[in-house]
Amino acid sequence: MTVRTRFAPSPTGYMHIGGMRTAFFAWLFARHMGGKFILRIDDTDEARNMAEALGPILQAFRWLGLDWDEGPEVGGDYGPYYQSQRGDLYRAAAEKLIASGHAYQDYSTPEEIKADREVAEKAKTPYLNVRRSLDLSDAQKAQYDAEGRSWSLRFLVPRGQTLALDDIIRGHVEWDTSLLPDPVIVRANGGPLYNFATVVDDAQLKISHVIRAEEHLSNTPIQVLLHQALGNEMPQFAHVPYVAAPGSKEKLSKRKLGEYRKNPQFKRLFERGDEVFLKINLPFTPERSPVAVEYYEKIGYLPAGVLNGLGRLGWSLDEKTEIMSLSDMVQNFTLERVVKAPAGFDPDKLFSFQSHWMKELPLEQKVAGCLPFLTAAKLISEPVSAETREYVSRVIVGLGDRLKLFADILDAAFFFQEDYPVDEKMFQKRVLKEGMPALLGEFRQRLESVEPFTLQSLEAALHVFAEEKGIPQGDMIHALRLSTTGCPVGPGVYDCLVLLGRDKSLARISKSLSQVSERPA
RNA sequence: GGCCCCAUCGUCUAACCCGGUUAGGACACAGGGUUUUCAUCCCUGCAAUAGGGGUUCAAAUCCCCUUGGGGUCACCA
Repeated sequence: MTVRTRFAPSPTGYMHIGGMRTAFFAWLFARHMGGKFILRIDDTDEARNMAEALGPILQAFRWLGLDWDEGPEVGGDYGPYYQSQRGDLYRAAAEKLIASGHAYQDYSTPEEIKADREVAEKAKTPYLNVRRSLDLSDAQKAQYDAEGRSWSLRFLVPRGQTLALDDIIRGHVEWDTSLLPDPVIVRANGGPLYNFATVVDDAQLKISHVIRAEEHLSNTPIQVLLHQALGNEMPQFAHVPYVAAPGSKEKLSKRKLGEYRKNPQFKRLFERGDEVFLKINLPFTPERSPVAVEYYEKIGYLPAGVLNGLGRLGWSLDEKTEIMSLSDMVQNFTLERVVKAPAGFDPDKLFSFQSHWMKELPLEQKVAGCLPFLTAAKLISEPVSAETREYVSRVIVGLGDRLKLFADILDAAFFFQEDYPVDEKMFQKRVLKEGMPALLGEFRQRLESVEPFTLQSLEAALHVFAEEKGIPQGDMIHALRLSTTGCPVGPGVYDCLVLLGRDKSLARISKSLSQVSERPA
C-alpha cells in the first residue's frame, strides 16, 4: 500500500503553530514511509481573497522546507486540490447516497428542529432527528418543492450499532450509533459540509492515513459510516492531540493573545518580537503573533530550530534524544510514539533548540540570514556591497554564540552606525568614575600608536598600561567597552576595537571623554 | 448536561502495551567553575507517578471508582 497523507487547511490568512505541528507529523509520517504528502485546501467558505488567505500558509510550509507532492502550485493526478472546485465529486456522491437510501431530503424548518432539540433537552435524552421527512410521499415532496420550501440532505445514520475504531494514536475507541443525530451533508444551497466533503475527498485522493487534530475524533464515527455507505476503502486514522498554551491544558488560540502576553513563559517571546518589529518597522498583528508560524520567521528563528521544537512537542524518539535534524526525524518518526495527552507549547525549550541550531549554522548562512534584518532596520544600505557583507561577516564571527536569532544582530547596532544607544547607567559607573576619564584619555593616546591594531597587541597594550598604573585590568576593559560601544555586554572588547578600527575607536573615546566636562562625575 | 478523550518533576518527555529501575533525559530555575563583560562550555543541586480501592510476593505499569483537565455536540472547518 502506498502511504498518502494530507493536510487540509482552510485559508485563514495565517498558519497556526499547532496546526503546523499536526501537518508536520503527517508530513513526517509520509516521508518516513516513502509516501506522498498532499495539501488540499478546504475553502468551502469562498468569500475571502484566496491569494491573501492562503499565501501565509503556503509560505510557512516553504519556509520550514516541508514540501508537498500534490496540491496548490504543484498540481497532481487527483486535482483540483481546492474543495470549492470539486463540486461535481460531491454531487455525484450525494446522488449515490440518495439512490442507495443512505441519505434523505429533510424539509424540516429551523423552527421545527429547534423545537425538537428543546423537547430532547427537557426529557434529558440525547437529541436525535425526528426524521419526519422520511415518511413524506413523493407527492408531498413535490408539493413542498412547488411551495418553494427548501431541503437539506441528511445522512441516515444506522441506529443500534456499535462503531469501533482502532486509532493509531488513541487506540481502540467505540461509539453507539444510536446517539448520533443524522448530520446534514449538503446544505439547502447545495454546498457540501465538512464531514461529507472530507470523506469524499479523502477517498478520491486515496488518502491512506488520516492524520489530524484530535478535535476531529468525535466527527470520526460519522465519517466512518459515510465511507462505508459510499463503499470506500477505509483509511487509517490517527488523531494527534492539540497543542496547549504554555503551562496550561487549553488549546492554543489566536483569540487569547491578551492573556498570553501575561503568561510568564510567553512574555519574553512577545517582548522580543515587539523589540524586533519596532526596529524593522513591521506592525504586530494577531496573524503575526507567537501563535503563528510567521512570527518565528520574522524574528529570525531557523527552520531547524522550529522543526526540532515542533517535533519534540508530543513525540519522542527515545529516553534521551532531544536534538534532531529534519532527516533524523524523517528517519525515526512513528505515529505509535506520539503522546496521547495534549502538550503545552514551551517557548523556552523552543529557544534552546534554536540556540543549538544557530550554533551549528555555517557562517555564510548566518550572514545571509542577518542581512535582511540589517537592511530592514536601515543599519546598512541596499544593495549590500561586498565590503559591507565582509564586515557583517566579521561582526557575526565576533558575536559568536551570542547570536541566537538572526534579529540579535540588531542589538549590535554600534558596529554599524554612530548613533547607537548608550547604557547611561553603566556609562556613569564605568567611565565617569573617579580618575577614569584621565586614564582613558591617556590610554587613548597609546591606542594611536599600537601596531598592529590587532587583538593580541591591544590586549598586550592594555595589560602593560594597567600594570604601570597599578589598576585592575577589568576597570580599563569596562571603561573602554562603554566608551566605544555604549553597551556593557557583547563580544570581547578587543574584538570590538578591531572591528571598529582604530579611527572609529579613537573618535568614540574622544566623544565619550568630551561628555566628562558636560557631566562631571 | 450527553458522548468521547486524557492524567509521571514548573514544562516537554522516558519507563506503561509485555508488573520487579535509587522513576531516566532535556528545558527552566538555583549554586559553583571557565571566560576580568555578556554569551558559550563544564560540574552540582532542586523537582513527579492526581486520590482511593482492588489483583499480585511485587503496581507509574493491569482492573474499578473518584477527582481534575480537555474535546465535541452547527445548513463552521
